[in-house]
Parts: sequence; structure tokens; C-alpha cells
Amino acid sequence: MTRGRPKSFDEDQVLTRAMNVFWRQGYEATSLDDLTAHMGIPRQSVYRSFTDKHTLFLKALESYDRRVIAKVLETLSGSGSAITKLENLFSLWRKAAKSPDRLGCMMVNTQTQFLSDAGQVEKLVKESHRRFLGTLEKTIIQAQQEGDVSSKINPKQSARLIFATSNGLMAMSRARVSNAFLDDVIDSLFVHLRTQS
Amino acid sequence: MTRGRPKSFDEDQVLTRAMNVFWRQGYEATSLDDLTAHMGIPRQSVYRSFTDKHTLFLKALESYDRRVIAKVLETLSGSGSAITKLENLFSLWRKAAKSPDRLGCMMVNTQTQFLSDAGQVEKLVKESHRRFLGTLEKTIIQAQQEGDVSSKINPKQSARLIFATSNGLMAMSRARVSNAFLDDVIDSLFVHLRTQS
DNA sequence: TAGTTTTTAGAATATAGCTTTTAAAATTTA
DNA sequence: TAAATTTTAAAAGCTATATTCTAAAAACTA
Repeated sequence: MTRGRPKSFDEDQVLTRAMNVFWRQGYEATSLDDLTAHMGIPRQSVYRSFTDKHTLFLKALESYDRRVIAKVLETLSGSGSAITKLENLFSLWRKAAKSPDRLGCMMVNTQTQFLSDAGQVEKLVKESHRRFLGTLEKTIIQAQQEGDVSSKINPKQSARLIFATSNGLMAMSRARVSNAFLDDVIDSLFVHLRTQS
Repeated sequence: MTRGRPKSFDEDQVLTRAMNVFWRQGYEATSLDDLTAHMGIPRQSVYRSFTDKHTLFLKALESYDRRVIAKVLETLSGSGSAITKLENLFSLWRKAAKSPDRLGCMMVNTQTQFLSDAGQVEKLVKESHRRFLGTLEKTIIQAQQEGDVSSKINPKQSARLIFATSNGLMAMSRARVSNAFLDDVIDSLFVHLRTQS
């Protein structure tokens, strides 16, 4: 069976580039010219590989979940004390929020954007929430078992607070508030976990 | 001096309507047809009264700050104990987040949107932050003086945590998470203020 | 090398969007 | 009523955008 000329680009690599443009500008504000320019491939290749703009966005968001968020969640996996892993997660958020680009979080940005066909996007967002909250809750329970977090804390509720606050942190980062602000918020999350309620 | 035909609509009223469309859909996803339809005035009147789409958005955001956010901040003014006023604020956030529309907060939505000419918008957003955080901090200090909040809490830091978390709450509301989730987050803010750290 | 398939490049299409123009209608003041 | 001015309504202009088409170039398999 003949195969013909192979494509000259790595599909995952150009998808990552598309992800970065959408992350920065959002869906509507990103044109196909923006995309082809940053992806470095001809217009026709975009359509052949990713069907259309909407599908490309969906795949880019998937890629964000699979790459960026998964990497964040890795801080909570593996061995080590749970409280240390949580502190690593907070440090990572701190660094991300204070990075010069101030892109925030693509998932948070997407949540606050209007998408006329929101069905698949909403499903993906909720799935990402579910995974993050579940992992967070499990780690808090582990930290309680290890005696580093008060057993009086409700793990699910605490996970929800921490997650919602991280969402706000990313929204504030995008608004280019001071680093001191972002530090204070993260510091408060540390205190929350360390405090007996 | 002759005056000519007067305009047949109330400028503040149609601006409020424009605000609601932008609030729901964001800047880019809102067309001038959307705007004229919801404002109920002809296209030409939009341009005569509000210059262009970008200026209209800016005035709509101003209107949001002046009407919606100011109303929220009113809960922290007037007489009454500070802790009660804070609880009223939280209740208001709880209700807003759980309202069926799930519009979130227009200011938060705007923060996470890309606006090529972001200068004036960013200025307005930051001014709104400044006012909210200042009021929040003053109220926390008052609550400390009244013995309802531990003096060990840093008022500025606490205001920042509460504000960032409310931003996250609105982002999550927009993502249509469960009411239980939103309740848990607000409950945690109550606990935060009531807890000795 | 020949044949085949795919990629590429650029033009073409069609639509949607923001803004401006034009002329008629409305309503004020004198 | 007459003059002046503003509003309205519809059309036109122009740009930007998403998508498709066409033909040539590239690179694979046999």
C-alpha cells in the first residue's frame, strides 16, 4: 500500500503551539492567521490535521489538560509525605502565577469565556475538575493520617477551597496584580492546612 | 438655542442592557447585532451615544463596577458589627454564585479575556480591585477591634485571600459546578475568619 | 523510474463584522 | 407654521475571518 509524502511536522508539537496561542488570547481573539503563524504550518495542514478551528481548540484544551495540568498533579503522586507534596503543589502555583507572562490557567480562562457550542468544552472542563479535586482530597486525607493536617478538617471541603482559591489566583495573575498579592494568597493556603479548626 | 428631537431612550438603561450582554458573552463573542437587539435601539444610536464597540464595552464595565460591585460593597458600609457585615457579603456571594444564570462576575471574566487594547480596561480592573480590597481590609480590622476576628490575622493578607477566593468562586460558578461545591467554598471563608491562627 | 498519494502554497469564496453614509422622519424652538 | 437639529432606518463599504479549491511540488512504494 502506497503512503505518499509524509507530513513534515510533528502533530503534537504544532498542537502544543496552538495551545499556547489559545491560552494567551482565548478562542475568539485568536485568528487562523495567528494559528498558522505560530504553528508554523500551512493553513491547509491545519484543516487536514485538526478539521476546523473549534476542533483544534478542543484538542488544544485536551492537550493543556494532558500536559500542563497533569504535570501539576504529578506533584501529588509518588512517595513522600502528603504535606510535602501539597507544599510542592503550592510552590508550583506560586511560581506559575508569578511568571512574567501572566497567562493564568487556560482551563480557568476557558471557564469564563463564552463558547456558543460549549457542550464538549464543558464536559472536558468538568472532567478536569473532577480529577484534580479527587487527587487533592486523597492527598489531604493522607496528610491527616500522617498527622500533618488536623483531623477536624473536612478533606473534600478543604480540597474545594484550595481548588477554588487557585482558580482565583490564576484570574488575579492574569489581571497582573502584584507578586506580594499572589504570595499572600498562597501563604494563606499553607496556613489553612496547618491550622486546627 | 434650538435643541432638535430628543433621544427616545434612557442612556443608562440601554447601557445596563449592553452590560448584561457583555457580561454573559464577553467582548469578542458579542456582535453589534447582539447589542442592538438587546439594547433595543438602532445601530446609529449606539455609535452616536457610545462611539464604538470598544468604548461601549469600557462604559459597560464601568457601569458594572458602579452598579453591581458597588452594591456588593454596600454590605460593608453603614452601621452594624463588622463580622455581621462580612457575613452578609459572603451570603451575597453565595447567592450570586448559585443563581441559575451562572454569569459569574463580569470583572473576573474580563480579567481572563484577551483585549488587544487592554490599557484602559486594565486600569479600570485594578481600580476596582483596589477599592474592594481596601474596604475589605478596613472591615476586617473593625472586626478585630470588636473582638470577632483574631488579632493574629493579618488584615491585608486575609482580605487578599478572601478576594482571590471570591474570584475563583465566580470562575467556578461560570463552569456550572454543583451548588454544594460553591457552598463549601463560602463556608470555608466563614471558618477562616472565625478561626484563631 | 513510474505511479500514486499527500503535502504545500496561494488564490478564491463566502460570510460575518464593525463602521459610515444617506435620506427621510420626528420633534423641538422661534 | 417655519427653521433647525436630531433621531431613525436602511443600505453600503470595507475589512477580517473561516473555510475551500486548484495546481504544483514532494516523497513514498513498487
